Amino acid sequence: MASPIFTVTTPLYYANDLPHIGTAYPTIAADAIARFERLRGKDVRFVTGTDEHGQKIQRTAEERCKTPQAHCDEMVPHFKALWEKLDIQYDRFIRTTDSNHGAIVREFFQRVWDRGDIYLSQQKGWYCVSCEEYKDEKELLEDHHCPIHFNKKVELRDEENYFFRLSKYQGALEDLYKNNPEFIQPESRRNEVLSFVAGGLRDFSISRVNFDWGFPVPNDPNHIIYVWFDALLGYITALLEEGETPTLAAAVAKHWPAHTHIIGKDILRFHAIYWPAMLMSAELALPGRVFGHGFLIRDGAKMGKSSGNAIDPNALVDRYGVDAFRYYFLKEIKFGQDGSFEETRFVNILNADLANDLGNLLNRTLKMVPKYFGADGLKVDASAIPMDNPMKALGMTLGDRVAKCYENMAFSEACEAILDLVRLGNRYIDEQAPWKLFKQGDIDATAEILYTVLESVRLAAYLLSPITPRVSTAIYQQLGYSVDFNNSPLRDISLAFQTQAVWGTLSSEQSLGEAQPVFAKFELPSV
RNA sequence: AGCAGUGUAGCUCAAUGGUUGAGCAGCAAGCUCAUAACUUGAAGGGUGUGGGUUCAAUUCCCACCACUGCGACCA
Repeated sequence: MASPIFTVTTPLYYANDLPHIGTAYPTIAADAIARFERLRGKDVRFVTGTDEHGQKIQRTAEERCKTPQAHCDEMVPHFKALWEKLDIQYDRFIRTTDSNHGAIVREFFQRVWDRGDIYLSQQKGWYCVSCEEYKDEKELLEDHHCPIHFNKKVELRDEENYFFRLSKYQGALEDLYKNNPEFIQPESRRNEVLSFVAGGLRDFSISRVNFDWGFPVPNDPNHIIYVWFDALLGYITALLEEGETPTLAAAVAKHWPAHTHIIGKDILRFHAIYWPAMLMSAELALPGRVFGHGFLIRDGAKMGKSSGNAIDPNALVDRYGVDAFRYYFLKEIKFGQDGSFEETRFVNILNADLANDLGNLLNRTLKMVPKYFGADGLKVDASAIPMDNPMKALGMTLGDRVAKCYENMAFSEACEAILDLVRLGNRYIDEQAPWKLFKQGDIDATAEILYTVLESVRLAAYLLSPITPRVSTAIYQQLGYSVDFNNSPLRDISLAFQTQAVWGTLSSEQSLGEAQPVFAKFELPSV
């Protein structure tokens, strides 16, 4: 029987520049949800990649005295290297310059054309090449500088463009939003789109002239297809199998529509308005939801090159490790809201949650086992532990609750729910004081307490594994498993959610490993 | 034009028409199985400002201020 499909995408990052923390953030979120759905046995396509066309890239390449293709070829390895460094397990890396993408774009364009949704008209206005968008004059800064790229001047354009009849889909889009309230998330983003659409949609231009880095419009090669029109289709091209003839029918046959598009709030309009309208025009299925995440803020400003306050993700990972990086951004920032990075906070949170609470709970408990029970290990029947055991009671419902959190992209709440169990573990072990019971000769009670805590740590590690695969692996290995959350076959039955997300799975038959700290504490940064 | 959101403990956030809660940080005590860890306790907030409704508002209403987002002013 075929597994249910789950397709999730990150934005296709613009290959104008090197990847940075703002590209890493949605990518780890996508990776976490992809890993989670794989654990549940879904047939996952996790799509990421690069958007490589457009005048901006052409100019950047010219400045660097390179061809656009050579420029992009240089950028792409940096993305792939960062993803590898961050343990990102993507299934597809689409480049919009991939050889099969052109065929998909042309076929799509033709379909929309045949639908009568494309026409030629005049476009006049101020164009920001960095945004690849027309701007209204009054939103510009002094001397015609773009408000977003304040070091760049906009350019006056007066040219023929092909237009897409977006206005025709106003009603259909409004129905879409009304009938699928979850289509745009979070709620605040949805409201923005609703009010924007309510203001009336205008057709938008989908071609440009006077440069050539992109796909020519079929039958009018003086025009280049607008970079956004091209890039969005990358989500579909990405689903083609290796060597498969590039047709829309083939691409969407199995893994389309995407369940979730993860995007930055800055590209919401393209994904929540233009994209579904384009798909409607081409009579293709619509994605399930568009989730707009927030920006990372530092010192009150959006992190970015232009503000000079960006954090280099490579340096952060080198210093603190992958899991710390992933955990901080997914746990400390509610997905969908803006979030800040402060190194002191980063260190405090990681030390408190992963080293002190989780890691130390495993360590303190596991060390008692050989000390009290020697090589025999614990002989405990989990099902015999009473339901009113507080850890068991909480653990029994945790898997389902955490699953809901992941489904809702509520990574922070997922972590909190898991930590509740961990914190209860520390309280429980203090209250029960197995070290005293052992000295009093109450061996059975001691074993039961230790098992209860170890099993809870296992469950926590399992549920955390989409976020902290390395720490979870270390915990599992100390508990006697041979799994590696980074290398297991994607649907290794031994890791299946149905068994592993349930409290009481740890077998007393398996021999436990030696206790070693699974997460070393960090030093606070010197001020 | 405007529309929307936010404003609660040092920090990040939660909650409710009726003595504000959590995590982190800081303070004190306890414990010893543990990664100087954990547990407990105290401390810390008249919930942006000013009005109003109500027996009672942080929670509802109005105005204002600050910040954020979307949008408009332009052509």
